[in-house]
Amino acid sequence: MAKAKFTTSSEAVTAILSESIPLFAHHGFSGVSIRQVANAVGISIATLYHYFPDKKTLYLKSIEQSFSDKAEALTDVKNTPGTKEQRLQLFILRFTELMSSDPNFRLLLQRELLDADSSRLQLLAEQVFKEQFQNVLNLAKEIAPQCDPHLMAISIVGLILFHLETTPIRMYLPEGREEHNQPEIIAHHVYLLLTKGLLNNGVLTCSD
Amino acid sequence: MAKAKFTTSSEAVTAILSESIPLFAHHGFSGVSIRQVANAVGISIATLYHYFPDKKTLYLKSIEQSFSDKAEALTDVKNTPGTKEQRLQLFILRFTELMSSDPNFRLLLQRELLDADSSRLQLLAEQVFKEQFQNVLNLAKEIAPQCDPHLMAISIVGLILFHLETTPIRMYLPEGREEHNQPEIIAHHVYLLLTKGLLNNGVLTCSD
DNA sequence: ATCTATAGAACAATCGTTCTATAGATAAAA
DNA sequence: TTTTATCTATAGAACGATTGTTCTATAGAT
Repeated sequence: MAKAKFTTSSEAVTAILSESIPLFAHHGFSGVSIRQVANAVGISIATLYHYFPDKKTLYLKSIEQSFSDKAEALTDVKNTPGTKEQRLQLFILRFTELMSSDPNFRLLLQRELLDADSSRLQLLAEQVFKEQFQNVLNLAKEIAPQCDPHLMAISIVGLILFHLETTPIRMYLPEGREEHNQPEIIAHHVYLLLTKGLLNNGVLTCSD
Repeated sequence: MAKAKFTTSSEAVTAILSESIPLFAHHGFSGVSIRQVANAVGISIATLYHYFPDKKTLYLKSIEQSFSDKAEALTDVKNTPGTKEQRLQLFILRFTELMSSDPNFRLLLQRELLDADSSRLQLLAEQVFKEQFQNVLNLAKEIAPQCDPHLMAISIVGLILFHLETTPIRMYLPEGREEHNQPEIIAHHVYLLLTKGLLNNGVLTCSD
């Protein structure tokens, strides 16, 4: 082959996806051109088209790749021994760290929530998020059986995600401090808020 | 003038913005072309350029227009008589209804959080959100003085926004129901969660 | 007569995509 | 083993369409 850049075909695919994922995450589907991706990888447009039939497929494969294996870090939480409070705390910490450690994943997820049509949302929900959401649902049922589990699960996940989503604007908002972006601090805050709420009459404090 | 479409110059600007706002909200900056906007308004590209110097300005003016006057619906909350719990409840309800009633505003806001560079985020924070965020901050300080007010304010806002953000995918997730999208139900859930938390030992219920 | 508001046409640049060619690896045939 | 044919991976060039933008012209108001 002509100046073989990669030793394997799948190696080429991996190299392309590792460049396309951050590009799509930061600029969105229509904000990234095929040429940008090809340039980032260091290959020609034609070579890129040799591995992916079109831009839409490249985007979908990027999402697929970025979303894969994200569940593993969370599945063992439900089998961890301890009280339900401890398991909630562990889940919150794991989820916060997971989302903090892979910004591209979170960005792509939130872009999909904005851009995807209902058929793709259905696909994402049923084939990507279903199992993990069920775990959060079970946790919510166990911890707050008197509440609507679906609303509760969304709240738990949303609390964490919004803190990460607002990270770049936080320092410009009143009383925003650098430490507010640390995963451990966010997780701790979310855990206390969820378990004790706002109005605890001064008996319990959020600085426990 | 040639077949004068609008009686006033500002009327033309208003007509253009009323088409560009939903387009940018749904497809983002790079997902919308000048021609799309012009077609939607029913004018030529040249006419559009007569009122806006370039695409970026049109986008920024769209955001400006969509974000203006959003504060009004919330400012009176802090002057409303009643307990702090009542004021929190009122704020949550007002904010949820505000965000539900104007989907374009919420979509543009969340796109800005994803796309804007730090200088524009600073501008948004200091010139658009500062005052309202301060109100939430004061509410948080009053209700939960032992907590970090900034983290608390972000949590309050984030809880509401994430419920709205996930509306389109909700019905595809386990136990998702249509009623979960009603502003009143979301607001009620958020209020109970914030005030009482998850672990209330069965004494308090989320179905109060 | 000047100015404002409009549109049509065209600009260069970039878009996603395809075509053609070739260097080198692999397999088949001699 | 050598030769020949086929296949894979690559790139350059070009395609028509669309992009943001500008130029030129003109109808009507001031």
